[in-house]
Amino acid sequence: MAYTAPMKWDQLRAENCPVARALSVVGDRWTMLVVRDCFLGFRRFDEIQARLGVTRHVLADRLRKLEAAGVLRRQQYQDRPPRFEYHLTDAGEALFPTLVSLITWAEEHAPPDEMSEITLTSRATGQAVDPLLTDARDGEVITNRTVTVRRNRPSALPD
Amino acid sequence: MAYTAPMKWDQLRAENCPVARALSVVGDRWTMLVVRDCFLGFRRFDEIQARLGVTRHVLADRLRKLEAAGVLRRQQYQDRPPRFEYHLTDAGEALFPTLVSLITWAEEHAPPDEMSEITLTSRATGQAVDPLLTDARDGEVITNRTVTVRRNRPSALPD
DNA sequence: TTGACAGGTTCCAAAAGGGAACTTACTCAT
DNA sequence: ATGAGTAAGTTCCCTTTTGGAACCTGTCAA
Repeated sequence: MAYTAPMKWDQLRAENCPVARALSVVGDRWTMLVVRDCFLGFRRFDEIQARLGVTRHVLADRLRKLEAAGVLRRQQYQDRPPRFEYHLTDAGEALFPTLVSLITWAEEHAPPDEMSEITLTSRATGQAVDPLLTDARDGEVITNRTVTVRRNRPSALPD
Repeated sequence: MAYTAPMKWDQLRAENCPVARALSVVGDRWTMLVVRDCFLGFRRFDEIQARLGVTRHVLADRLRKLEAAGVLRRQQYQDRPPRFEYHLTDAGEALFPTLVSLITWAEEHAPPDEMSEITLTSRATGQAVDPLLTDARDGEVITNRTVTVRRNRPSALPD
């Protein structure tokens, strides 16, 4: 057969598709929730574990992987015994738009029973913000109507 | 103990946090890749299965869940034998900014070995677009420097 | 009647995840 | 000095999910 080799999950990172590469880092069940907590200012193991309800084993694994991916930085805050906090790196902070997109989508299309737990607020004005994805060059709104996702190299598969 | 009950993954949807609710739908290993393929115009079971390399069993499960979540619509394109295509609903198309955010992040922070497989192109101008998250009200750029993620109701946990 | 196509389902083995207890290395109150 | 508390993991065992491959069903074309 002529199609590209099937992707194994742990090989996604080597893929050419940027979506696959991003998901190889943050596409896991718990990972974006860990990142969310870091943006909220929770940085310690026990704190995050208690908030998420994830098992300690899995959390330790996810924190290791996020550190290896350059999203989190492990920072010692105490010497004896050595204790660590997890801080977002620049790459981690760059995930903010992704988090905002998820929040925006959920508020619109996966509504909660009660009031949301999180609000996005402008630091400058104190007002709630209304996130919109635009083209930096001309300010045009980006939707799947205005922008095409184009494959650079056509797949060997039939369309 | 005073902290909120641990989240079980299949109960995330009932959570107040919009991030958790969004991830209960698209936070799975394969789900956003299925959505990506739908944006790329791949709509059929075998086609998506061959492209992703996911097992048929898991793909059938994910398509069912995406349909149940209102992200995809199952559309019959042939009577005998009955055959179906999966189309994005409005809620599914609303995931476009999330997909774009993931692409943008990966291009910057999880670079590929070779050229990316996907490019975002303006339908109007044919040029590549440069996605930027802004506030619809005043056009200000949204980053974690300009916007705060604020918990509406403080957690019972210590800060 | 044999093969191809399309969209699944079924089966088994392997991997990942959940739950709880245990470990290590301190500090502080009794 | 003894015991409880804190913080960050690790270890163990059992259940759930996933991967891989084969099988099933309905139809058409050779």
